[in-house]
Amino acid sequence: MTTRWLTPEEQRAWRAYIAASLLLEDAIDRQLQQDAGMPHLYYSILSVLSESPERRLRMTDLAERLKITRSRLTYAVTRLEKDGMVRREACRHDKRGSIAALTDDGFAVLDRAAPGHVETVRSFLFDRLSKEQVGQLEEISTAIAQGLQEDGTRPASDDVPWRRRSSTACS
Amino acid sequence: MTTRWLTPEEQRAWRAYIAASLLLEDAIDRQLQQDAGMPHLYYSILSVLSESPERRLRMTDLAERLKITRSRLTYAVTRLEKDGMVRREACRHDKRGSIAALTDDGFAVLDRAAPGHVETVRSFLFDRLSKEQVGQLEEISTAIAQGLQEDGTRPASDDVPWRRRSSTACS
DNA sequence: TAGGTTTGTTTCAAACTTGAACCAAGCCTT
DNA sequence: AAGGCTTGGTTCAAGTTTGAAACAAACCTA
Repeated sequence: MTTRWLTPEEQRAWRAYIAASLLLEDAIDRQLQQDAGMPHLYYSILSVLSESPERRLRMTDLAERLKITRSRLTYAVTRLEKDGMVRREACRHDKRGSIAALTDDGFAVLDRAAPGHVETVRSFLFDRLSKEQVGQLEEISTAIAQGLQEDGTRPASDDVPWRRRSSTACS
Repeated sequence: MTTRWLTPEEQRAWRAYIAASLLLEDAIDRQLQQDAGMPHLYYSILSVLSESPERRLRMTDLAERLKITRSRLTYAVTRLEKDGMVRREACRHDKRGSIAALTDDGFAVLDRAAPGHVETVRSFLFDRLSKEQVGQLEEISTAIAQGLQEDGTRPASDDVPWRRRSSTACS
């Protein structure tokens, strides 16, 4: 079967997307490294934990939410634990399980860093987009993410499904 | 000044975007690692070189095109050179300069890998989007990238204009 | 209920990235 | 034409990511 090459429009979109995502992640990483001493992913871990029931989550659930591998998460949490932002706890119901819990220190750091982070996201992303574009971005992103999660996904965990709670920090 | 927190719409868009970009880069990296033995960035280096005059480009120009640091590029090119995909050449006009040139082997690898790569991009991205959405994605991405490049607040420095003069691949 | 499979997590080595420090060559200015 | 700044590129150490392998606990199923 012959390759369906990208059309010029697709090629432009693809290149623009690659450039934008690289630059944006870079800018955000730099800002957070500067102001919170950690890269974006690590901040996101704190953020997700802060919004979870009792500010704690099982490793697998956390990895699933963040769309990263368990291995990567293990490394990150180990660092965050060393820094006192997170504490590991045993899981009563399942002795294999490990739970990551946000410490008060971790929460404080998150709290302090959140405004700067939001400001960065805003100034580099949302300030550049119209209201319609924000909607479009969500739809596009959702479509892509959905497609990518359809088949190879990990088994769904039994407890703690998606639950929204109010919080100041965005991941 | 009080923080301008993200609206619910913005928060949804931001989270969807983060998830999508992580998953997409991941999928593409995995496919290319599998089929071409290199991550996406490395493939992109070959790709950019292949489209450049005489299939060669100065390191700085290459880094600029790819939106990555010189340091990162140096490492990548060193690996690619070790693998015989790229050759470093001296620059006549500027003895500081170093030129990365795509080898025939490198071109061959690119050629073999391209169809699979395009198919992956297509199936995970463009097959999920309408024609309008492709256009929207380009506009959104361009807006973001532009903002990030024009903004002087980025590379650790003070005065260097982000836009660099490009030197034609000399020689 | 023993044995095999699956699931949750960590470990390990190799690969990659980061940012600052460095070096050499070009570009002033005087 | 010397001193001093800037630019192009690499190097180095520390940090991060990857993927496969290792482990242990839970879950079958005969």
